[in-house]
Amino acid sequence: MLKEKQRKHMTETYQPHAIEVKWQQRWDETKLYRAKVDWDKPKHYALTMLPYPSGDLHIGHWFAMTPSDARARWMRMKGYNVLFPMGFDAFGLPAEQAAISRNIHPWKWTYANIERMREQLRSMGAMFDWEREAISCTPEYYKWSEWFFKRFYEHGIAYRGSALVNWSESLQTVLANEQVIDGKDERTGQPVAHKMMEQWFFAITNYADELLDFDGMDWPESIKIMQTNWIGRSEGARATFRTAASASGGDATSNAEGAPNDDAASNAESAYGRAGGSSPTESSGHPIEIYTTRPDTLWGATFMVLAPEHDLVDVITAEEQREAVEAYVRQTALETEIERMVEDRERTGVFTGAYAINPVNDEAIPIWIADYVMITYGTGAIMAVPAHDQRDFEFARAQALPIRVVIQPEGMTEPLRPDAMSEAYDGPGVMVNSDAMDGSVSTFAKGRANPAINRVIDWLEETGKGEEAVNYRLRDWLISRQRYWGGPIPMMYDGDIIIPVPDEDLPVLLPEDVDFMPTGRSPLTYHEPFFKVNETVRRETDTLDTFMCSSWYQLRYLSPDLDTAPFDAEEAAYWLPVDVYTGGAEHAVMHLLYTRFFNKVLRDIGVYADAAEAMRRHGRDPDGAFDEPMIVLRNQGQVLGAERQGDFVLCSGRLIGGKMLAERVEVVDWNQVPAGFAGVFGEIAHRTENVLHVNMAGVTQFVEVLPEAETIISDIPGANNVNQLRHHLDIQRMSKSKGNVVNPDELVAKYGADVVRCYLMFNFDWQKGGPWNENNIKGPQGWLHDIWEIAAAGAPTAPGDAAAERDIERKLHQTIAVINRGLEDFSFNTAIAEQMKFKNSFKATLRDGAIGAEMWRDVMSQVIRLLAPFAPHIAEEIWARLGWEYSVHTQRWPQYDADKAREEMVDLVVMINGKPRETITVAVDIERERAQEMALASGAAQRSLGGQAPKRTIFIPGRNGSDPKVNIVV
RNA sequence: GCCUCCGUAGCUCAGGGGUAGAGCGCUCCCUUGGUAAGGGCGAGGUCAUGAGUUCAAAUCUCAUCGGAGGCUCCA
Repeated sequence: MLKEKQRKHMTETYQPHAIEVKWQQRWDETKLYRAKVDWDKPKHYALTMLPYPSGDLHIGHWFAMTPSDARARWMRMKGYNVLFPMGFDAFGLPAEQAAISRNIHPWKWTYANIERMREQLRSMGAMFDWEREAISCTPEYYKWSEWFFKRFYEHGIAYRGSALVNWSESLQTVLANEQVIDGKDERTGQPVAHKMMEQWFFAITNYADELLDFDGMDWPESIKIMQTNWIGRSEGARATFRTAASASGGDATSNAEGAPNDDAASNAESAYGRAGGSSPTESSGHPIEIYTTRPDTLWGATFMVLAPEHDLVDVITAEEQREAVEAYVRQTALETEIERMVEDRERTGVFTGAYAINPVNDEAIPIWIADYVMITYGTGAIMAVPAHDQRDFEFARAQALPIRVVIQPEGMTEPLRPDAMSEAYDGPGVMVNSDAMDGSVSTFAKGRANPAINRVIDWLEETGKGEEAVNYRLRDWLISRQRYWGGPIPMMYDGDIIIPVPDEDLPVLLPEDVDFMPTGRSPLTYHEPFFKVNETVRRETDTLDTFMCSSWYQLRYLSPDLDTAPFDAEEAAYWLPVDVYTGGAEHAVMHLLYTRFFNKVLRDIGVYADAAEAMRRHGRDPDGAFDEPMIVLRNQGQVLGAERQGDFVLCSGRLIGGKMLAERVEVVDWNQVPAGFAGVFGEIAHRTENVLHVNMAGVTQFVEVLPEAETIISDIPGANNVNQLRHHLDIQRMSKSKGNVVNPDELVAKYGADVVRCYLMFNFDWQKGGPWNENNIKGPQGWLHDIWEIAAAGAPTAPGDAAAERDIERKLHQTIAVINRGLEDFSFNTAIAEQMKFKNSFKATLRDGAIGAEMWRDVMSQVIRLLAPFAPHIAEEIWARLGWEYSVHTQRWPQYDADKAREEMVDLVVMINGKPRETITVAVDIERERAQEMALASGAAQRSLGGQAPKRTIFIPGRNGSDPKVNIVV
């Protein structure tokens, strides 16, 4: 009976599906992955970006999550108490679009998707603790998003303000700057327009400086650089120009036509004359503040430019210029961001008829408006220094405005002449034409580090003409959206008065009984029971940007069911901060910047106070623990679609005007072209409907397949048609429209989850990604198969060979070292490759009959534990079959032993003039004298020396695995 | 235009001053009682190009070429 069973066990092949489902259930039942606070154990919070419930799990989710899971499992086996939660970022536009186009309520659509994706996520065999699941669209969750909003409002972080915002016509909502890429909406790729609107903002700019500090954060350099660039800190000065009393007043040159075009005079004492001692009175001049990073060029300002949207445009424009100015303003308003950003476009602008007094030299200069000055950056007004700024230079040339050199280039003996310049000079030099500042040395350095800038800033401050200033490219985070499917903003209005919804009334619930009409407006705006609080009070109908929900989800996982606070302080004290965060780099300046900001606000408004107190009670120092939400960040790359060869076709028909009208198309092998074939043949490079673009020896031939044509594809049985012809597909992103998506469910059905996991980890550099190639799945499949076979064969009965066993032990420990390093560095591919290598050695040694039973069991016990994080199901199954205690996933990770990994004998390499010539087997710890002696005595050395003494002998001791060498220079 | 990363076998990738590596693929052979398979042998690389440093460069430096990503009237 027992014998029978034993035999069955021996011959059973690896059948992934049965064991995977079995163990997933067992893990659930035994709550194997439940993570609980345990102050006696070190904690590890591993977090992977939560998915949007779009309907189906994509292979990209597997690629992002399963390696993260392997690493979390490894940490757990190393003795950490690991939290690895999962949830859904469930508010957002696709649900609302589905509601409109398919008449299904967003709740239903979203929940159905979540149900489905939970099952798919389960099939990964990941160690998610599902009891900690958080879903951002539930009232239990968004109650706290609203609560945070109120706290932000109370602390002046959330405010309602009027600003030029990004309006997406296609989405019918405003968007944050971070969600606009190249002037287009990040989601749909549709152009975005600028609109002046009153909206809710978060004052992320208050934190600009702190967000630039990445101290103590182990984040990819590229992300830190992207965030730094996005914040865009620059140093310089602010100065206030005042409008001249009138264009004709003072000594200013009167020129109603616009600006003078006397280029030759531009380097003269003054282009327009000076206002002289009679500077404009306070009442006569409107202050126009400018920001510049080059205060050392203030004396070179020959005109000013305001953004067309600037408040003062209307005020200062002279009557005779009003028509032209207004026309220009209107035209600019119609332009989208994209049109305005096109490079090399003509520099357009209009003179306002007004002049401004340059505070440094009291000179009157004309004020223009032009679209190259952005209202959203700096003060929306610039002093134009055409000699030293390329944009101003181009504008000056286009509008025939004067140019004055105020930095004499370094190393140039002759004075730089404006009329000889073909571009602005922005290099180092000496200040000239700048009154008392002449002679100051300007370098490439920015801010105060530049001596000239430093001196000018001091002077500006002493004379009260300006001051040192720091400017940021970062704008405040626009948080309101004119959409339905988002968290309600807990605010009400009584006329102009803003009334926060009382805490006890939170959450403001999203009404369900709304009509989804394709009007582009949020259903909330015509849902009276929602927005009408009473006769005078109206509720806010805008909703929260979904990025707000995902800015704090790592906190909700701590206690997803808690209804008295956003998170439990005891849990937070133990688990926070997130130790390792993984996800896509596409969130560099969106989610990853927002969540850092959000966390800092929470810290500053005291949301972490209780958690800090709990930390102290447990003897952990809370200092700095809440400065950053995620300590280590790693981004996975992207799995791309596979390259595909197009079908090779023989087409016959008649040629008309360089195009073939084909009556017959046959798919063949490239080498099966009949001799003397007269038609078109080659690979299908592209196909649109029934027109084939055939690559015939490098030349594209067009073939129109006639409706009645015969199509023969021998691989596809039955009658074929033109739609079955496959065209060439380059490596590119996976997308439904390209038909190159890979469905993980199908892969799991075909190979099993463990094989898919291992394939994803093995075949790509995780942080880089790459093209899909299902052929390569055979590698990991064969590996797991072999492990299974080795286990199924059972322990050998013959006694082992001591030397061979020692060799295997050494290799095993060398392997452990590589796996540890691979997991530590997110180099999952190397960790698996090393295990494959070890398996090969072990298998070969087993075949030689050199492994004894005891050794076999010892090696297997370690091999299976090493395998467990990568292929959790098969590891669990083999572990159980070998009779060991449940579960392999709670076992201790094999301990690396450097002594066991050490080689005893190594090859001493004898090199002659740097070229290896011979090897001698020696002890690892061979000393210099002995090694050199042996090398000089070697045949190779004797031959090349020919009795002469060597010029030089260099000994290189072997270290970490490399062989010792002796280089003999002859 | 600027910034970051990267060019190693047919493919996907390790390595990294000291003998050029892995998996897949490929050739040939064996097995056909693990069979939508197994085993064995093997071929295949000027480490993108050029210069420099060194006893020694795939590795370090510089330049060039090529690729990927990001930023871009940022005053």
